[in-house]
Amino acid sequence: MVIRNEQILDAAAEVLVQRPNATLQSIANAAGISRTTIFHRYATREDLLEALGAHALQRIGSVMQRIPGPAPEDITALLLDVTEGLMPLGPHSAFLRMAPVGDDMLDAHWQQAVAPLAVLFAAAQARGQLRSQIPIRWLVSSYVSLLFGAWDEIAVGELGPMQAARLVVDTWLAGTAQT
Amino acid sequence: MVIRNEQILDAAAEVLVQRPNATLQSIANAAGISRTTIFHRYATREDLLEALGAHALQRIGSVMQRIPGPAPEDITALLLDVTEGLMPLGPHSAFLRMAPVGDDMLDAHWQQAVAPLAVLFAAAQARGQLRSQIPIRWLVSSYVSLLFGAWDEIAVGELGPMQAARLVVDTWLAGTAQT
DNA sequence: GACAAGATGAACGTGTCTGTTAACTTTTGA
DNA sequence: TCAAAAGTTAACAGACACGTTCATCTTGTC
Repeated sequence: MVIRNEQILDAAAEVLVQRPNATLQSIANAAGISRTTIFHRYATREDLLEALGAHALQRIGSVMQRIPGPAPEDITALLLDVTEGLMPLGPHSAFLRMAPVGDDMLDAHWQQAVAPLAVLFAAAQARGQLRSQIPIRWLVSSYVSLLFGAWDEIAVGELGPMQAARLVVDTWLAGTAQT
Repeated sequence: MVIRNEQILDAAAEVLVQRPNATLQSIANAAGISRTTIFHRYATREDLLEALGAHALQRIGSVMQRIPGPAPEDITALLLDVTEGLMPLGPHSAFLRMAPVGDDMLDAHWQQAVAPLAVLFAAAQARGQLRSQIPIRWLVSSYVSLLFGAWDEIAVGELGPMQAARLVVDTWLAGTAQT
């Protein structure tokens, strides 16, 4: 049986959401492989975790790449498209929430992954499409926060991916208040 | 030296944000006490974590208690007041983000802590102050997500508590788009 | 000052996880 | 079909954290 790295990483992501300090044994079990096979690919546990973080953020980053360089007139449709693309990544990426706040290793990958988003928001803000008093950092941070929240609701089975994506975009752009 | 339980719990909260599987030794160090003293109060590590979760959510719950039974005309001021009250709890509560998604033990405490919020939102929605298409569960969940995001930004030093509180309430109620 | 409660430090057994090694089996592909 | 590559099982040593015990030292109170 040929074992792909993704098989290991996906299992690790799945298990680590439920227990941040899960055993390599339990990860191997979830992947349906033996524990020693993990060591064939990753010399140490930390190597695995590092690859896991990088992989997850790369998947997120590749969805963000849908954002074109010049900001379009209507960011709602674009943001909805991107958010819908991100929803299926929940099971692979939700574990990122467990990461320590000030982790240097992951911060660089985060920066890179959400860079297109930051560029989009900055451009939209410059155009007057987003309120100018809001720090760009918070624009990104609040969106990501809602993203994690949506992943949770999907994981619990309270929302479908499409509904969740719409709620994220609606909430983030227009808020919850009745206009 | 008389050692209070809060001293241990606060140190644990502080350390566990940075490392979810931090040692009892490191918690003791952060609390400035000896490791064995922890065992005087909490028989096992899990007992400590359980008490920690309950304590943090109790603090959150007590701030939520500021919400009066009958919903006021203007929820903006109330929500801002509550949010400002929650901001200082970041260092004590941010570790809750590390908790597994489906933890039964914590879920009950969460439900209890945010109950007043859910009641407020439901009443506000019934009055037409919040958009009616949004599930109440998402109203609560999105607010809590933004709360965690704000705690992060404060911890990193990018926002002050007051500014963060205003951003949370503004974003949640009115969104980020220019009207 | 004396007593009791509580905190400390050291030491120890225990269990568990990591990472390594080696012999064996299965899969791949030439 | 045969050989190389890759996966599995089993066993092992080392490290580390948990939880316990005990003798000693502080602290608070009468």
